[in-house]
Amino acid sequence: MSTLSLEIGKWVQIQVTQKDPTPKKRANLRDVAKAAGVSVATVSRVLNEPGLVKKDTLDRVQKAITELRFVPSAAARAINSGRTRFVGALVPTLDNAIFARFLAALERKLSENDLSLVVATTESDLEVEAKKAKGLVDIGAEGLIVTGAAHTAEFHDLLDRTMIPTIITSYFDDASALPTIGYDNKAAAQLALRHLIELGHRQIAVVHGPVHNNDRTFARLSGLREIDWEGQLTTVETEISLRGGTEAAARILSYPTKPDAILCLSDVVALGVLFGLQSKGISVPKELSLMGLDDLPSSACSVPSLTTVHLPVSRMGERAAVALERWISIQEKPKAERLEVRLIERGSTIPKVGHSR
Amino acid sequence: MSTLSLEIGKWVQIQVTQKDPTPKKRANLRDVAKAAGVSVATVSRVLNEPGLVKKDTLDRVQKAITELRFVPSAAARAINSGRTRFVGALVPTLDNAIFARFLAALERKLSENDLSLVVATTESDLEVEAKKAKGLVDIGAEGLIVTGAAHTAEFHDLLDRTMIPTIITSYFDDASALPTIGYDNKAAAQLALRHLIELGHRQIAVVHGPVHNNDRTFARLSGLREIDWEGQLTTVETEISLRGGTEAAARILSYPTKPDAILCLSDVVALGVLFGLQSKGISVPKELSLMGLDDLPSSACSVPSLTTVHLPVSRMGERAAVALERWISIQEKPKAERLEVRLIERGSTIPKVGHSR
DNA sequence: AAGGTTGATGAAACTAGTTTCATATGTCAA
DNA sequence: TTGACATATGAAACTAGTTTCATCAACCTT
Repeated sequence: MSTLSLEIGKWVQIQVTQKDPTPKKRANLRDVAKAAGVSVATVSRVLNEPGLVKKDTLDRVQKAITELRFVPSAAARAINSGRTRFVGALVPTLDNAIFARFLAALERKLSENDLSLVVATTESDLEVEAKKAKGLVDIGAEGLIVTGAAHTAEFHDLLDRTMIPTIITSYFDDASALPTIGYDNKAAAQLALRHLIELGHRQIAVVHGPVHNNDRTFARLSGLREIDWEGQLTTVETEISLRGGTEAAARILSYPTKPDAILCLSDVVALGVLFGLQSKGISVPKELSLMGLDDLPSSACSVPSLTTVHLPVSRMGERAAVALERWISIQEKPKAERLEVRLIERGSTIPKVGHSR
Repeated sequence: MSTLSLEIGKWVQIQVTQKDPTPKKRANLRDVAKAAGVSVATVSRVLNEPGLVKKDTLDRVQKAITELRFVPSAAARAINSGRTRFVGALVPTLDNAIFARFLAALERKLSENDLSLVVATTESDLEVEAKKAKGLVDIGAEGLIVTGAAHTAEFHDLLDRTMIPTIITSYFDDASALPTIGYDNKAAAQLALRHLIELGHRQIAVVHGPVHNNDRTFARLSGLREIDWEGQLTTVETEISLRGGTEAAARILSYPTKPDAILCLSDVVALGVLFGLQSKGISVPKELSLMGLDDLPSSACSVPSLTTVHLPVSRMGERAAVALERWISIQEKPKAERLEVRLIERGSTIPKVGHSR
């Protein structure tokens, strides 16, 4: 107890000593120049090209910098260079690991190029997206990364006016005016469905997230509808989350006939469905096959492990970072990039009983 | 195919027409003033206090703004106001949902206060953290949010020099010089262990992430060691990920005697352990009890659902956002905030056979 | 010793805004 | 009709850096 009061006492003291020197405002270049007895140009050189400054002068200036606790103003730098060294990314949510993984890769690669990442979440609301995009531009973002191709008119207007380099991700489209770096959502969904069809499944329930304003989900669903086969699809819309998945599972189990297989258009939902089925005592894949689409790390670990379609989101993050960096620094507008998706066969899908593959 | 070429043709055309107007550089205040036949001061007023400008002049200036596609420079604004309107957050990783959730809440709340969030990941490396913190200051962050209380000397030196408002999260400590907003890691771990002890478990394996440079893990572990009881703890260090959990499970099962319970110091790891046990045919909680610590959304959905200690990371994000905003805007240095943790009893823990609670 | 080159430095212009202060109208009351 | 006040606007100073151009000294060459 005595130690505790001592600690608190110490802390208060720190508070006080910190308050004392605070009033004198931050030193600027002129202050340093004056203190060192040189011109502002020389201080600027010390900061940017120390090689041009005589050793003696350099020392004097650096001493002044240290003493005055000088920290150059980012804004003043930016006003001259026209560079703020950060870009913005707009993603629907951070709660889905797929976006978190994408952002992790994006940030890592941007950071290699000395760019920082401002993250903004849109909650899949295009109005919010437009507002936040405006905010990012207002604070000086040099480029934008957005999710999907559908955006509001104000958003496009903003890009038009500012000509800010902007890359669309999670979506591939050759013909888009804005460069896209992503995968073919339609093909990814078809790859998944074809796998289930090949295994002999004919009654397939498709669990997907909200279609409203979500071009990725829409593309995936329309991909499924385009496939010509002798089976039947039932679609179930739910929230993209584990809970959404367990709810969808419950709904599917309430149908008069149990499907042969369930195809979830995201892995989180598939995991949720798996849990939902397990809690009702339904065995996957014995009683029905289950597939996801995303390929999260958890999908490889679940029991059974989840068959899915791998979306290369980490690579997408890296490619987007590189492309945006080049666009910003050397005005090279990127070409659209299609990243290949691939089927990952794991334990949650097996041939339908009686079906020889 | 003909449609495709048409589309490509169209895209090329867009490219060309975009290149044409590009050369003329971005218009600035002076350009707008000249075009509207007013002074720069008037244009500035139109931007910031339109009420002071005569309707007629206002219209003329706004027309010029539109025609010249004028977008004010964020840097020039910042140089005058001294405000960049963004803060930086340093987290170990985005790959663990616990940080993603924290950041999501943080971003949401900051955004309500017109602050943007720059995210930087440190990979739990304090050197990287210091370097990225420097980067955040360099680009003009007005405040910082960091994870944990352990940092390098350079990091502290940076804070000292710049006096940048900085809040420590995921960690509570009254006596820290920097304000902390977080939970008591020691108490959280103890809460978990006491629950297992109460259920009668006496051989407990503790699975935790790397201790090196991680004060949260360290605090949790030392909390466990401080408890005086008549049982035995075995600790297993692993990577904080699902895979890390499955590996730890395998390791634990290779021991000569199976523990009564496994306590994982993060939920991701607990989920991994659960999968690892399931794949070896071990039934949780029948054969052994399993506990996590974090409380992720997935923990409520797994089968069995995971008993855990809830860490209020979303609230932590909100509180940190509010506190940092106040510190920045009205120089009110926040007080340390302890957020309560609580035990969430779910399906993965049951009393040891023969133990009456 | 004169001329050329290099190195180190400073004055001033420049980036793109905001803000202060002064001035020119216009309105109203005395 | 004149002074008082409000409104609208502009000139210039100001924010905090970078950059250009000029200057001067020192060294090297012939």
